[in-house]
Amino acid sequence: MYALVDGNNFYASCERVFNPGLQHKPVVVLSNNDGIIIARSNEAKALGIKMGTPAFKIKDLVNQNQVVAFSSNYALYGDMSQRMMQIFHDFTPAVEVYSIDEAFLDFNGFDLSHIRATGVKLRQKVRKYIGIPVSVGFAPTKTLAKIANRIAKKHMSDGVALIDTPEKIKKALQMTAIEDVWGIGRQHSRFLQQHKVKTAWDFTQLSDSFIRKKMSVTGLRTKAELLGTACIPLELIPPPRKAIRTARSFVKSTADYEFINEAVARFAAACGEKLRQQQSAANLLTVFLRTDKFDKKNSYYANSFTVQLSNTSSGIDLVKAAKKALKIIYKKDFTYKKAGVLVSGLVPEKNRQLSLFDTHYSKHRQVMKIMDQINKTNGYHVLKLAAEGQASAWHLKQKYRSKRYTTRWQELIEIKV
DNA sequence: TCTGGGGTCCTAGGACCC
DNA sequence: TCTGGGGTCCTAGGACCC
Repeated sequence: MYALVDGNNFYASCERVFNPGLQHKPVVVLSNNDGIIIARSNEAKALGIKMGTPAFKIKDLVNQNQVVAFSSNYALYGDMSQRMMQIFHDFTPAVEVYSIDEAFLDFNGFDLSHIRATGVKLRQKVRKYIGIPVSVGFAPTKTLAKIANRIAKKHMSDGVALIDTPEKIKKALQMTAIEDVWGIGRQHSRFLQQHKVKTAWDFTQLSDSFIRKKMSVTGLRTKAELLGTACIPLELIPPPRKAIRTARSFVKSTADYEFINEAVARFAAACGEKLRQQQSAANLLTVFLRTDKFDKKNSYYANSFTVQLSNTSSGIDLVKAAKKALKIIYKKDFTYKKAGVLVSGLVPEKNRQLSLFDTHYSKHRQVMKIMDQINKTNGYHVLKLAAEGQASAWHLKQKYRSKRYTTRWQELIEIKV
């Protein structure tokens, strides 16, 4: 028996924890650069505000209905997430943190006769300790737990749903639209609907060979999971990433080479930090660059270039490689809206293949270690490579960001009495 | 004026090996 | 005229997830 627990409207709920006056009011959270809607409270959903809508398109709606908008505050959401996950560990040791706002919990081997009550208790505890409302869905497979969670959110007043018999499975599948099944995205649900598959139940009635042919083994796995055969195991220890990417849109398109060069250096350095955090080294580094894809007046240009590295997590090596790659793809007749750096071909740092002529690496390693340490204890990026420039020049637009209440002493919540 | 960011897995086809 | 059989590795593209 698995449970899927997730925070309802997570980012919006995080904002409400520190701003209780926002209960029952429409709240939305915006993406980087305050571009699009990435989270909505129920009240905002009721107003018809859709996920992914550009913020400027719903300006009137926001003003008319006193919708409160926040820039995204990942420092806050990340920390709130960790606290929430800790509570989950009070209920079972087997917790897979699946995303910032949800986790799969494994209750195999538990006495299941009171499992529903456990769900209610978990929900109450998270509400009390963290302040976030969560929904809990129990079922024998992860895919069904996702469905149970959805039902809990939509139909259960206590936020908990349990699917534990073949009859309940059938009923749950019949009330779930095909496009709401975990693992079936836009393309496949459009295709399936053309074949008269409307619900998750309809999907389970298709033949294995048809599914295999049209949706490969992943589709087959989804069918088995929906019928109660667990195929997707719990991952208790997150496997190391196989690729790491840092990319940003610029607030304004620009042709300024120095500006882009510094931004790309910053992205490369950020990739290095993430690499060292998971103790990996990279063998490839890709820089990509593109103009504004929404700009119909000017011609579109997008390009990328990949540089070979030799097992490095040194920010110095990465920045050097990134600058080299940028030089190759930059064309001066365009203005650029977005750039990024991707490192791949990752290997565990301890398996690093040494090179005979490799004299600099151990020095770099020590420098990076010290940099990381200083940045950790003294605040993000007090120390950086000169190539990264003054960073502030290309800073994100974050007009409505709340304080980082839980991770900065200077930004603690203030209570006036 | 204004449109995010970061990942994974599977398959087919090409290049290569014996 | 007639041209085997079995395998691996890599990459690009498409689908999916949050």
